[in-house]
Amino acid sequence: MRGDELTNYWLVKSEPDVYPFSQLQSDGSTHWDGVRNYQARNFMRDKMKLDDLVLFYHSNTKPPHIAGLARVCKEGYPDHTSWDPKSKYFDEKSSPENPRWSMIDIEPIRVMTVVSLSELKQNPALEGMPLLARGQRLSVQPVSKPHFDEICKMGGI
DNA sequence: GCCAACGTTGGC
DNA sequence: GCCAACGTTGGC
Repeated sequence: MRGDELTNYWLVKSEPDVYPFSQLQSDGSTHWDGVRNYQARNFMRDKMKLDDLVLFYHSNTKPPHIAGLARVCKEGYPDHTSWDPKSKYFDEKSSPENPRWSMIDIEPIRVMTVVSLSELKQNPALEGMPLLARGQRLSVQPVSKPHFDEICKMGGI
């Protein structure tokens, strides 16, 4: 991992029933497709850079938790599922000529010791982390370096 | 399964 | 431009 001052840190959410970290490990890398939220899209399209580090969060599971560490292996480009009528992510307002949605590719770095949401909430060093704010649902979000380092420590890496 | 929080849509 | 209605997210 690069981990220098140019690195940005992120968190992405995935439901383990849909796409768990173990699947990313067996796939080797994946398109982070299907994100249909403008704020999340803007992060992927404009901000996420090659080798940025990404915490992989499992949502909608008991307990919700951080499962692994990944990196950006391809920077933002159009999400082709948005103009595929057969895709569940189809958006009639998107087209190859005028793509509305973006995605990145990520690849796994390593699995982490599971860090549950309640453990995150109990750690004072993580105060102010967007993930822990009430009612937030952003599926791609930035993480500060201090928060990122703390979570790596909690996850045994 | 419930429901609070949030984002989007569309009538006006 | 407002805002009610609706659909989705996601913890609990």
